[in-house]
Amino acid sequence: MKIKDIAEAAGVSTATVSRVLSGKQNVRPAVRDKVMAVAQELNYTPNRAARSLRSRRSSSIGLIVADIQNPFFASLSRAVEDIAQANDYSVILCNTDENPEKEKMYLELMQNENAAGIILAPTGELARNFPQELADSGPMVVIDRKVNNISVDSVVIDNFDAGQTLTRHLLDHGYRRIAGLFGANSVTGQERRSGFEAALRAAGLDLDQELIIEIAAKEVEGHAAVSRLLEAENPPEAILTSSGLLATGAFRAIRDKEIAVPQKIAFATFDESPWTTMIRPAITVIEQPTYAIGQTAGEMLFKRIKDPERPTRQVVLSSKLIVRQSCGAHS
Amino acid sequence: MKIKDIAEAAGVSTATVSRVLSGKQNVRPAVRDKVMAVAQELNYTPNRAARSLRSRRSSSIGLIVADIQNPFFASLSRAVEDIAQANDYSVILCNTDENPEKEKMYLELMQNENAAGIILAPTGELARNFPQELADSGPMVVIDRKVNNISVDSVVIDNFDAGQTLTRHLLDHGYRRIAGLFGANSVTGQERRSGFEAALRAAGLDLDQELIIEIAAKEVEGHAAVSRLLEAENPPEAILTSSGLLATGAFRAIRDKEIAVPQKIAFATFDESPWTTMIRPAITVIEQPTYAIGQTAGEMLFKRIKDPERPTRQVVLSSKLIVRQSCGAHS
DNA sequence: AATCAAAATGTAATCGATTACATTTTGATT
DNA sequence: AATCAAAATGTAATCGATTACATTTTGATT
Repeated sequence: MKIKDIAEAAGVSTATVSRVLSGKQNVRPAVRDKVMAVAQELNYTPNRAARSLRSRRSSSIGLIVADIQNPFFASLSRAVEDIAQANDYSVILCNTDENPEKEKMYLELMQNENAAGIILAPTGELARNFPQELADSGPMVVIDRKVNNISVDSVVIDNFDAGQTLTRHLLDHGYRRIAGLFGANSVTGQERRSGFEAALRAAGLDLDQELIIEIAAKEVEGHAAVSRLLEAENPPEAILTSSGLLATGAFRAIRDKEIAVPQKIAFATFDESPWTTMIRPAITVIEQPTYAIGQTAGEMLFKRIKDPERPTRQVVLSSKLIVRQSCGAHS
Repeated sequence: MKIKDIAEAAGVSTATVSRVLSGKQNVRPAVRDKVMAVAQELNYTPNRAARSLRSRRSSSIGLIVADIQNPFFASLSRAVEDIAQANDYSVILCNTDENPEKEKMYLELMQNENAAGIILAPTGELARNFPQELADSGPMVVIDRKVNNISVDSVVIDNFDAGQTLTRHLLDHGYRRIAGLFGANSVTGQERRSGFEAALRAAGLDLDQELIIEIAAKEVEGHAAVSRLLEAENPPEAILTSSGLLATGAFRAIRDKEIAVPQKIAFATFDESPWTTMIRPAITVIEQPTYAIGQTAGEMLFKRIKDPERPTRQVVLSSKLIVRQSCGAHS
């Protein structure tokens, strides 16, 4: 079933059929209706490869994230797919594992696919050194990680603010020796660390480098770091982690040593996950608007596809402090 | 940069370039090397739309699941993407939300994309009434849900066995009044229920229909059902749930009423998730080999793509009972 | 009715690969 | 050296849509 069949059945040329089906102007209503009816009747569906080849733009968008197994990206991906589907586009999923080479490979793949656009959570390396020409190579929305001095659409959260807010919450409950675990390779982690440090300084505290820990954002690393902290001669009064995976490792280390939370040590983290509400005490967290990030990025991408000339914009979404019992708050 | 450019630069025809690049036989090594070198030098990458259009097969595979936000599917998707990438294919992600209409729409989309193959977690409705012609429409691997009497590749787990094993574990710890919560619309849930019932019967117990609960596999449903059970005049001694979402709801209901686990009520469930190990007592679970399911399905799909004539097979992977403290076991 | 710009429609080229078929080359055998 | 099947390579058609350009139709204006 191809456009030529429709054309013959409707008694018009393939060009007219194409115009009708792609919603172009300049077709008489009678012709339009006839073609539509025939297409419907013959159950026509377009061949996407042919369309893509000729028009030099496919109806796929690329979604490049670190790892779909991370609930943050899973939720975001779901939002992107919902938006894509509403626009009759499909989503090609790519996992970089924070590996710049895989990222490069996928970006090239998107070129070969003539992807209509890309939603990209860049690796730390790329985010720090983002070429303008990549941003200009086609419709693209950068998510999660800020890229500086580059004109590109992006959706991020207020990491600095959130880091500050979460730290201030701990300070407000009287904790002074607060350890912070941050993802070393991510721009996001660094911004959160800045917020953390700003809050401590604003409270008139000196920064203790022993308590500012930068590690790969992995569960084992979080576990190892917190195990070390707890065995130190002067352990911290509170621990803050900048990502869900670090939190899982960190909290397991606390559990392993059977240290009472919040009595002996307070705990707070970025990223909501099922366990933070299931355990007792429930964990105080900064919740990121994961679905909204994906949704916003998807919407921005389609606006960009429709209008490549529109000015680029950076959207900063707010995250939310959810106070529970792990820092000693009563609620 | 297209094949014609390579052909001119290497002094051969486009046909020869195509043969070299697609690894066909019947090219002299000298010519092959020359073409390869030129392609490398010009940094050639193939246009996938053109390839797909002519060869009537794209280098994308479709992955159709209920919801990528479900960790089971996220992990599985990751495996599929890893395998696809190793084979130089890309993955198109589709979420059906268990909605047969969305599923149909995506299956049609895969046709229009000329997808090289499909990995499909069918909705309950489709699984119960799977047309042979769909199975024959192209390379396809069905996952998670068994489809009966149809010749199609599939990867499932031993749901009946697992249901029986988990129930037997509860029986072995002396529980007799055991409630079971099962997903009503899934083949999977029904098989697990059968295992549950078989174990009870084998122990010489009568089935109490009040304690066999079939509901939509959603957190709220699990919460409501367990709340009701706990308020009954004769509450169960143990609760078993057949999916991660039901478990979360069910366990929240137990928490809400502050009932001691396992002293007042024992608890066990299908599906490992972070909270089942983070809470105290940790939860006894049946862990599904999620990554292995995706990996196996991916490998089977590529074998099928390479050899459409190979006999179909059903692979049953084993799930694993992980004993923790929520049923009173000491370990 | 003639005129003519705008609207509608058609013809044929095109996107970049693969592949059917044709032709040339190779190399073993006589 | 002649023969000839097999191997290597080339030519040109093809996949199914979009689109540049050409042509025809429409309908307002004179």
